[in-house]
Order: sequence, then structure tokens, then C-alpha cells
Amino acid sequence: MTIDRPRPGVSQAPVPGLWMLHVDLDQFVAAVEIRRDPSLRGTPVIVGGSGDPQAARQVVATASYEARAVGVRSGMPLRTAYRKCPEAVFLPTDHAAYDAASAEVMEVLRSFGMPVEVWGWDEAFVGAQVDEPQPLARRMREEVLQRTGFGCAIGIGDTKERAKMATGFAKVRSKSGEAGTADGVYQLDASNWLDVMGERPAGELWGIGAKTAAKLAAHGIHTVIDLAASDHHELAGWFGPTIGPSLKLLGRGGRDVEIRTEPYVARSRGKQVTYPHDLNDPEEIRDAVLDLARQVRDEIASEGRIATHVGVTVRTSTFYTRTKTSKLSEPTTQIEPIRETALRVLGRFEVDRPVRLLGVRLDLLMPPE
DNA sequence: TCTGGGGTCCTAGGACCC
DNA sequence: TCTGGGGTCCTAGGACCC
Repeated sequence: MTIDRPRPGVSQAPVPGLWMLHVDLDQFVAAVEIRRDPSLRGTPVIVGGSGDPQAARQVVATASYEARAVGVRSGMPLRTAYRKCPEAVFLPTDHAAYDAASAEVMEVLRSFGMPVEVWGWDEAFVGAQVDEPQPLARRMREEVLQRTGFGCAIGIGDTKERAKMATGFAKVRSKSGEAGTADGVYQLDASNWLDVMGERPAGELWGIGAKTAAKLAAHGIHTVIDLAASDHHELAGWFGPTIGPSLKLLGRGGRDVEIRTEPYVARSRGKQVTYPHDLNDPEEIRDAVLDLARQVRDEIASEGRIATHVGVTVRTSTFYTRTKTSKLSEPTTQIEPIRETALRVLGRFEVDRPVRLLGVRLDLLMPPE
């Protein structure tokens, strides 16, 4: 799954008549499970880990609305979710099913003949050159529902950032069942951005997390309008030359209008595992790292990708987590140099506590252009 | 509530070279 | 005479998102 976020430094601007439609599927993972087993409809569904609610060290990946209603959240330990909602149906994650269902939806979106940028399983941006984006968005929702059975919300904006924020309002309205035109569709553009967003906390903006929000607040910047009116030189001093000014831009609603339709090319590939029980034996730790290295190498090799760096992550029982990386002597797809390098990187750790998690990541050679 | 997994991008500092 | 400045490569760490 590929994730992106507002890219600092992207320099474009709203284009008259060009609308960004941000399509966001409702509780997608749970919806896929409910579609293939309609008897689940109306009952709380919790997807995550192996599907065993008693398993330690596993968390909720997605909870259906019924489970969310009683306080179940993604990222919550499965055992906690079970305590809150023992009547829920617990299911293991099934990536292949979500991949396939996602592809169905993206095909429906592409059938409108407009550029589609896929964002992970359950999100996409569509670039629409139309005078009236709202009727189009409603037709898209209808078409997705008819042809796939999945509900979605659509945010409309004159930038991607505004469209993404608009989706949040579209979802609220669609759930409240509010009558009128705003059922699952909401529009944010230059004309209403500050009216709607200005007094909201800056931390609600996409790309501003808890850390950045706290740092902004320490400098007296609390709301979106504060951020929009802030001094970009000061921001650069606090956050660096790229991120600083990009934050002010975010407060003003962003300016990205580029729909990238090319297939996504990953920059890295990794695998990490939290073991059901801590590893103590150095031999066992070595073997586990070699096993992870082999798995990731097999994946990239089957996709014709070439590794440039090897990273190893170690998390100890105290949750202390560190990653070290080494450049391969030359880009390769061969298992031997990757194994050797992984062991060399592992050797740079002083592992003096039980190990909870190990990970191996390969940075990939990017094709030219 | 004992805390997953898979990613991306930016920043900073040291090494090294001219 | 211990001293300037710029550029690049490499790695660690942090922040964010789904």
C-alpha cells in the first residue's frame, strides 16, 4: 500500500475549471468482508492480525462503524477491542481480497474518462475539468455503489489539499443523514476555505500531526487562520527551509493540482515482525534477520527491482526501537550480499535486551526518469 | 490499552575532498 | 603560524500517513 502526503515544494496553483475529487471509501476493509459475507451486515466487525481476539501483540487494522460506536479504534490491541466489544466478529486481514476489491473501484473511477491517481486501497484523486463538480461527484458515488456495492465520500477542492479536507466533512454529513445536496459530497475551495477551516485547530490539517501542532502552538499558532497568516521566514527557522514554508501553504489550502496516473514505483520494500515471544538467543535473532532478508529479497527480485541499501530494525522488550542502514557495495538483487550486509548491520547493534521486533528493509534503485 | 505493519520525505551532522 | 569555505556522500532520527 502506498501512502503519500502533501509534498512540500510542489509548486502549482488552482486552475479555473479544474477540480480535484478525493474519493474515500467507507470503512473499506470491513466493507469488503461484509460484501463477501452479507450476514455480517449490521454486526460489529473487527479486522486485524490473525483474527484471534485473544492473541497478544496484535492490533485492530479496521473496525466497522458498529465496532467504532463502542470505542474500538484502529491501532488498539485486539484484546482491548475484545473487552470493549466481545460480540464482534474478529477476522484476519486478507490483503489479496482488498487488493482485488480496490482494483474494481479504481476501474469504475477510470470509466469516467478522467485521470485517476490511486492512493492505497481506499482512496483516489480524480482530476475533473468541469463547470459543475458536484453533480459529477454524485454520479461517481452512485456508480461506485451500483457496480461494487461500496459506499464512499467525495471531497471536492480546487487543490488536492482542500479536496482531502473536504472529504472529512462529506463523511460527517453522509453519516448524519443530513438532507439536501451534501450527502457524501462536500466542496472546499478558495471561496469558503477560511470561512470553514479558519477557526479550526491547525492540527486538523492533513500533514500536520501532533508533534508539529504542539510546536506551532508553542509559537502561538493555534488555528488554520493563524497558520495562514504566519511569517514563512519564522516557520523556516523553526521547521527548516522546506517544511516551514510548506506549513503556511497548507494553512492557505495548498496548491497541488497534479494528478499522477503513472503506476507507482516503490522506493523501498521491507518486512518487520513482532514476535509472539521475545527473542533472546543471538543465534535465533541472526536466523530471524536472515529469514526476513530472504523474504524481502524474493519479493523485490520477483518484481525485477534492485536493492541499493539494507536497513535492519531492532525493537527491544522496552520498546526501544532503532534502525541502522548500510549501502550495498553495489546495487544488487543477489541474496548473498544482501544477507551479508544484513548481518553486518545487525552486528552494529548492541543487543542487550530481549528482542520484541525485527525488521529488514531494502532501499531500491529507482529507474531513470 | 503493554503498545502492528508498510511506507515516504525531510533534516542534521560527520566524513571527506578540493 | 591551526585556519576558510563549499560541495557531496552517508547514515541516524524524526514526523507523518493509512
